[in-house]
Amino acid sequence: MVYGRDFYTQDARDIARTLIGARLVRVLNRERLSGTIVETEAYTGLDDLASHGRAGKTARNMPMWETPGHAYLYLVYGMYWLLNIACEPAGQPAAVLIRAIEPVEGLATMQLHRGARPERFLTNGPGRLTIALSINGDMNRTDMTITDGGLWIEQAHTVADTQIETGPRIGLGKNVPEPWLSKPWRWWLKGNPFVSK
DNA sequence: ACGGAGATCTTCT
DNA sequence: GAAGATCTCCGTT
Repeated sequence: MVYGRDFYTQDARDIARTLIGARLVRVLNRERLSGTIVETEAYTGLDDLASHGRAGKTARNMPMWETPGHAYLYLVYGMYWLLNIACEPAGQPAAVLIRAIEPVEGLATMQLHRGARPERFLTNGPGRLTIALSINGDMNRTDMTITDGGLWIEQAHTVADTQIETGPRIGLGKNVPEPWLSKPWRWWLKGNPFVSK
């Protein structure tokens, strides 16, 4: 089942939790490239100082404000595209960042995109998985509630709370005073080797 | 195993 | 003009 509009209209933190164990699917040249989502991060509203949405509407963050369920692709350090999905009702700048997946389908193609690397290093980070799945700025605003855009998330299997760990966000710090620093913003599958460091 | 620096360029101040 | 939701490579331990 492809996750639809109602799912993405929920709170970003609930979605980040639920997406652990779900299947991210990318169709490229009629081939399915997919993986189990093993790490996510939530970015909420105007009060979230670490979120791009904090500064109000800008040309870049516009997808965060629009209809939930659309992809928000963002370039970091001039080199890496990060995949987010807009969440919560339209008008609120929220999103969930997909930080890592465990490859399931299309391993050989992912290896081509990432170079000859051990499987373990193909998709274990937000900038790496987009390279492996050939996702970039061209896919910004793709509607992920339908399959036409070649990018969506499928319900796979339910993961129990006991298998999930949470923690603070990664790669951020100085913009984030308490209590944001200590709240859980990141979810990952306990013990999974593809979780980023 | 760990740490530091460079890559590379868009965005917002 | 500086920083950034990252990754890789090269150095030293």
